[in-house]
Amino acid sequence: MIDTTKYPVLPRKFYIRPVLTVAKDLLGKVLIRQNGKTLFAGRIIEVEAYDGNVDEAAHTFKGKTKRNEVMFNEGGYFYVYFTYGAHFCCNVVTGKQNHGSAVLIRALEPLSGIDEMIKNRFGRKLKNEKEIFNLTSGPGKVCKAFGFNREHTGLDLTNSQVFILDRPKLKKDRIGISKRIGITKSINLQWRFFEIGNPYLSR
DNA sequence: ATCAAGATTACCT
DNA sequence: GGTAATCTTGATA
Repeated sequence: MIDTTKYPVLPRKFYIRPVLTVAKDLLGKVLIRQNGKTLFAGRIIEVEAYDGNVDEAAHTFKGKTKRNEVMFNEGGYFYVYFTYGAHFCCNVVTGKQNHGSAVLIRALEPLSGIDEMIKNRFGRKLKNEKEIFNLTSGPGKVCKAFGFNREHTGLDLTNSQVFILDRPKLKKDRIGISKRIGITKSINLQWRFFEIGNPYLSR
């Protein structure tokens, strides 16, 4: 169980920066959801950047809609959307008001609330020791494990039950860079960032 | 009103 | 490695 008072909560100014900078800097930070007596915590190990100004894959590329309006907030808000008729994905909004950029949280290394995460994901106990690495190794899995859904979109990460704790930046040689996963537009942008070798990565 | 696509996952061979 | 599942959203009429 990690002590949430031990590290500072990331402030607004962390998020109001270019999306690629925030994406890389989020690696190693700790995402928290405090839900009553349950504390969910996970170390961010895989992210992707989306920027509606230049990126056809971003939800905001064609302008504001009811679904994506949170992404046009200033940095530091939580954007959760539903996709494929089954899964929620969660993002951290970045940049200045009206910019339309965000970082998708693709995978976490679970730290606290692990029993609750297992319950949320599988509704049973782990089958074997390896299954722990399937707990939060994908954007839909992260939301299922933490219990994120529509109700959480628009939350202020600087002033709510969902927030991110500061931790030291990863060393540059520990950060992998690749194309983004699961998109069909702007496929050549190398906007996926991850901690090399972490066993909780997606796919 | 209708329709195609989707920032995925689980399960199959 | 391939694909079915499932339903919301945004575009077009």
